[in-house]
Amino acid sequence: MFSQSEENYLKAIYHLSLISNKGISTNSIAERLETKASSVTDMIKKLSEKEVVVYKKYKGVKLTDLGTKIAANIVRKHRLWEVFLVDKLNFSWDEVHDVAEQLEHIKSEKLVDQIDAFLGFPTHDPHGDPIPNKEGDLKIVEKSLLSTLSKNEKGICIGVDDSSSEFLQFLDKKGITLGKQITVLEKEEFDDSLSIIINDKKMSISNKIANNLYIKKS
Amino acid sequence: MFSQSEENYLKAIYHLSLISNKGISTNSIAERLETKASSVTDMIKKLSEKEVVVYKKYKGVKLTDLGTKIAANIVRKHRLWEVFLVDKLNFSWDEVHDVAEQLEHIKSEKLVDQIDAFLGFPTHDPHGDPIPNKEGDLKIVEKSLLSTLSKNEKGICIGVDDSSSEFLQFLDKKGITLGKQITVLEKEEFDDSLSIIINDKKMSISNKIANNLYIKKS
DNA sequence: AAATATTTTTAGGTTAGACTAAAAATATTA
DNA sequence: TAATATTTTTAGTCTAACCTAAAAATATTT
Repeated sequence: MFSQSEENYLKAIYHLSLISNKGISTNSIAERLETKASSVTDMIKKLSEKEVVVYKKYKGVKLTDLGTKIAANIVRKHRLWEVFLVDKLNFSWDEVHDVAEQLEHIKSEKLVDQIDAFLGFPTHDPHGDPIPNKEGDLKIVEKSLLSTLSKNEKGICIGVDDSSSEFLQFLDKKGITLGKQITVLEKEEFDDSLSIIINDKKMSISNKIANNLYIKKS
Repeated sequence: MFSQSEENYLKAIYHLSLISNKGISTNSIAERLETKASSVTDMIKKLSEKEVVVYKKYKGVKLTDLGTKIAANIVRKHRLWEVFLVDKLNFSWDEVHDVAEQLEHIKSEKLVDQIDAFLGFPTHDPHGDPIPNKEGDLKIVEKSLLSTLSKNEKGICIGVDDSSSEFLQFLDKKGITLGKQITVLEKEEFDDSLSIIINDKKMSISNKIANNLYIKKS
């Protein structure tokens, strides 16, 4: 059995592994968890004892197969709870993260299975992130940052990179939600801002925004 | 903010207070929480600092108004989650306790309010226990242990004292569920067992069972 | 390659929440 | 009421999870 703290470390390493697939550095884990590198070293040793990570001093950590499965299951629970909050309890997509952060640590396999069924076996959470299945697998969808699209390319908005409530509320205000079609009209060389069409309306999008919106090209 | 551990102590004192309304003894708290009296003394001092209990050495503790409100809110959450598990997720009444024990510590007022609404503002949990309202009040229903009924008295089964899964599964097996009418046909002096009618069937009930079933006389 | 900078680990300390064993207070019984 | 029993508190440890500061390893510059 793993403590909440151990679970949070596993989850952090899991997320970092999706980007780099090299040994995950102590510092990157510390940064993600808003803690100190020395604390990370302590915890990594413990996780290594429990055989959920492989650890070589100064070389970073990798999740074992067991560790990956456990981490994916926590992510699964997090995302299922997010769907529950939005679909059943009228939460908006910018309100769910902190609560899901707590709910993901509830230990009951039956609970997860039943929530999954209750929600109709959703495949994605409210931010467009895929929900791992019981085995911990998730299907990767081809996605591109809006900022990488060229003039006249179009696609469907399928996710966000930054899921802070500030960003999500901003998107709400602009009418940008998952599933909407976006067409790039123009790219400004000067500030990398974009002119796009969404909801049949033309609007200007800063590079910062375009760098945090995932598009499925079409 | 209170830790899970602090919340568990408050809840234990709350439950014990419903029976005795005197100062709650260190030992009774220790027994309920399956911990040692010395640990209880430590925690009581901390809770006393936080002004949720009043503590006099060797004289036991009492909840303050604030403490009572906080404790009632935890009980409220516990019971709402139990209803959720049974009504929405197909848990049976003997499976809900351990999960609710975890869920009751989730911190989100919106979550509780929404669950409450989602369930249609239930007044009782699956074991017949009343759900405190947001202010922490609960309406007490006149109830009697089945063992206190006399020959020929009848009533509706409205709750259980022991909610262990063993007992609840036993009741299921016997067809005894909340809302059923029970009529006492006979009381055996010898072993205090009862002969009753439930579901139009006659059956014999040991004193141990009758001592754990609440009836609303009718 | 040597010097410097950065990252990581170690060593030692803190706090919450538990524990054991012994001392102190209270309660019970003779 | 004195003796005994029980309950409660105190004193001192332990572990998980964090911390700071310094040492050691690795990476980057010059």
